[in-house]
Amino acid sequence: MLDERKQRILQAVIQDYISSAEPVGSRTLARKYDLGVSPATIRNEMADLEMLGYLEHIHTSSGRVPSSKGYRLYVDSLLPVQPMTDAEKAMIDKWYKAKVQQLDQVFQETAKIISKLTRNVSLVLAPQISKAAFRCMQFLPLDDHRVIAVLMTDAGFVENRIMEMPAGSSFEDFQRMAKVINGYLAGHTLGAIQNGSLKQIEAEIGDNGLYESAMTLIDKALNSQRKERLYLGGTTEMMEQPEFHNVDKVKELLIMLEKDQLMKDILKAHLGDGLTVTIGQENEYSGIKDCSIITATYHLDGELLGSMAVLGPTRMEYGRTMSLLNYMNNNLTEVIKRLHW
Amino acid sequence: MLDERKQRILQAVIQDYISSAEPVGSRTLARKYDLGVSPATIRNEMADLEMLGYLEHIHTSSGRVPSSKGYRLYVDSLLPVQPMTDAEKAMIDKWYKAKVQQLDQVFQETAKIISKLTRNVSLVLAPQISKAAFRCMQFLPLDDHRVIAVLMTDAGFVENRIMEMPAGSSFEDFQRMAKVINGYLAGHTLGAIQNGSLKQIEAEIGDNGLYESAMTLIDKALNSQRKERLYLGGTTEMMEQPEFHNVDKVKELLIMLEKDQLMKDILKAHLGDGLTVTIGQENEYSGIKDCSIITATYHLDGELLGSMAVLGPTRMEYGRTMSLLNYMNNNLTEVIKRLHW
DNA sequence: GTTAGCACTCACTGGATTTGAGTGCTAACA
DNA sequence: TGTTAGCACTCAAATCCAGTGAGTGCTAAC
Repeated sequence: MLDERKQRILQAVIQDYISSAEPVGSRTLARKYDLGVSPATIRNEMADLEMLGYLEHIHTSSGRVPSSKGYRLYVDSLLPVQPMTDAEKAMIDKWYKAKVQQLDQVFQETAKIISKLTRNVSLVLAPQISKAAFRCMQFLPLDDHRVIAVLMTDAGFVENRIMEMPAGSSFEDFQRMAKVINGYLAGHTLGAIQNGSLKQIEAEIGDNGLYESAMTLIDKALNSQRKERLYLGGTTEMMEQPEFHNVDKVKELLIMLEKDQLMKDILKAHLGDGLTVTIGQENEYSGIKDCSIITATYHLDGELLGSMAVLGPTRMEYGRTMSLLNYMNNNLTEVIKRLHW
Repeated sequence: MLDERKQRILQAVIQDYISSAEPVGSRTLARKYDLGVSPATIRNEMADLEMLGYLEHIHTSSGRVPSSKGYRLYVDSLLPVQPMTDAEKAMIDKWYKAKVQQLDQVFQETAKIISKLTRNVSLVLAPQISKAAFRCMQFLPLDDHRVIAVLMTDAGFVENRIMEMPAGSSFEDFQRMAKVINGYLAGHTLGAIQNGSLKQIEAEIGDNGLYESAMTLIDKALNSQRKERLYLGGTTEMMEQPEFHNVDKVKELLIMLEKDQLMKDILKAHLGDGLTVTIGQENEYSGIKDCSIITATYHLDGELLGSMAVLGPTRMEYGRTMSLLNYMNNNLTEVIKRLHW
């Protein structure tokens, strides 16, 4: 374990680097922080910290920069608390009130707020609907050969889909089928539906091509329902970070962010773990070995809902960002409740 | 009017600049293009072209660059035809077949194809639904105090919206109302609905708070339907252009592209004009005074549908891009027909 | 009217030099 | 024994200084 003084020096180095983005040297440190020792001593300590792997040297001379390991220690035990200011909280509140009327706006605006306050990329993974309960399904006639299937959940999600009518079937067949399906499935979670009770429906509907195509449809609908949606924010804000002052890097990152499934996987990797921080080389994906990701999972009535994250350079304001995500977490739950319960 | 030789020289300058992105001088021109005169003569001609405002000089010495006026003349009368290759056409066809199943995917994928082939930003403005015909509207019960309204058009669009039931009303009231509404409105365009026949419905429904809230709903639904959607592509591709090799410029443009309404206005400015080209300073918006925009309007059965555009540096392959937009235009109509008629 | 020739401009390149922030090491000090 | 002052050293970045080359404009000859 590092002694008191080394910890304070490491902390100072990291804080200075986070705010200045410049490698930090012993003299600056002695001048700006009240460490009570001379630059020479700080130099010795920094040399030790480098030996131990907490700091790095780009080249001899010219200051030190924290390593992933350094940031890790900082985040785990040296992090000063940086609660949100009342002004920030008020601003967030106002934002939600002004911009959010419908459920899907909550997530988009949450992403925007986060990126606005952190000047980094933000990601919000919207609920996996499969946990919500099925309310009912209805069919509506569209024309001679097509119907519209409408699926509802008690969380207030509604999804529709156009469906071809199999030859020889009539709209009445669909209505009959809706009754059967609703009878069996109402109130069940989509997850449960996928796994059981379909057999019984098959038995009851029996005959013709109707069952086949209805099941294909439900299957498709459930699968599309179950896919979480990812909302993205801050792609322009991130360009203010000196780390992204070159176009190739920006391009690389934007291409990665466009890969919806990849980003979802990254977020889902930490689902349910509360507030997690993944620093630099700890990241699995090679494109972001010099970035950090902070994720937070949000819940509702004890039910897992989704997660949000901030992605930025390792030189990130961890304390502030973590407080923010924490606050947004609780806030999001509130806002959703206000909208739909 | 410019004489033959001046035209050929201007054409050569522009073509060379478009492919090299470097200011072009008389010697290079004489070497690369078969103009039949010496560099000195070309120099004299270029000096004339500069006097006339077709070329520009960054500073004495170091070649010339086309001005907006130069590009304008080029586009209007010097443009060599550059038809699409069969390989490109095949690629587009394959792409659509592989990626497009539902209507909204058409527009997104169209934008992607365009930006992939031009390495520039592409915009696709999706249909204004108000031109489509209303098919029917249905209500479905959600819970004690809410219903779901589902609105269908014959173009295959379905939209739904959750609606609070006014106190004292029952679901049967809604069903009755649906009958009335469908009776009056089926087959009419949304535009027509907005303007007429609402009075009659009011008269027929008469009483309680139901009419008020139903109309608010329809109004809202129609308005949300009538908003065109804008699909964007190529934000990463554009970064390959040397003009966007600095982050501040990229940021500025991305911020502009995020302003949905602004971009729609830009596209709508040329709606119905066929293929239009707006070059550099001809642009109204200050952020893109060094960009050009090519727009194309697509139709269906003589009915105006929407438009698409390419936004890139003034140094853009006008000929190729115009052929592409033209082709995509026809193609889009085909693909939509295949999907929904 | 066209072209060769020439002086001139100016961005860009690459080597040399200076500057400054930083280090490591050593010796002196408390 | 831990701390500090001092000093030599390093290295990136800035500055300077030709030299180069692509380009121009002008003039005189063809």
